[in-house]
Amino acid sequence: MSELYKLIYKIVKSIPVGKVSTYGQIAFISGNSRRSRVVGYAMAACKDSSVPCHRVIRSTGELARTFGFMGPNHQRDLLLNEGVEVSIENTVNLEVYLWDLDEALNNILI
DNA sequence: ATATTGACGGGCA
DNA sequence: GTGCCCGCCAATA
Repeated sequence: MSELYKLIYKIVKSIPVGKVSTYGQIAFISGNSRRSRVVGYAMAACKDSSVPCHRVIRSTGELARTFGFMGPNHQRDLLLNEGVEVSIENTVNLEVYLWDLDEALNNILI
């Protein structure tokens, strides 16, 4: 497991309940905007159940393409359960629910 | 042991 | 404004 993965998990764990983040945003926070793909890899590999990978969505606001074999609905349910509105199209309003970047950076750098 | 593939998105031509 | 390119890890066959 690379340091990058650990960092990614650390960042994802810092996402507050009721908020969501995106692959691109996490990539940016981790130091390289073009790393969103690796963020996806890290989520796919997510062995650690304490990592709230369901709070990580696409930059377009859509939920992840596939969420393991449990299906995309699982991610939808988890988000709804945390108070995040998810439309019938499985999209989240980022204007409202996106994790603030400043707050995120502040949290991580402590 | 090696090759393939899989939760993506920013930056540059 | 559009489209291609690049990043770069782990699980699985």
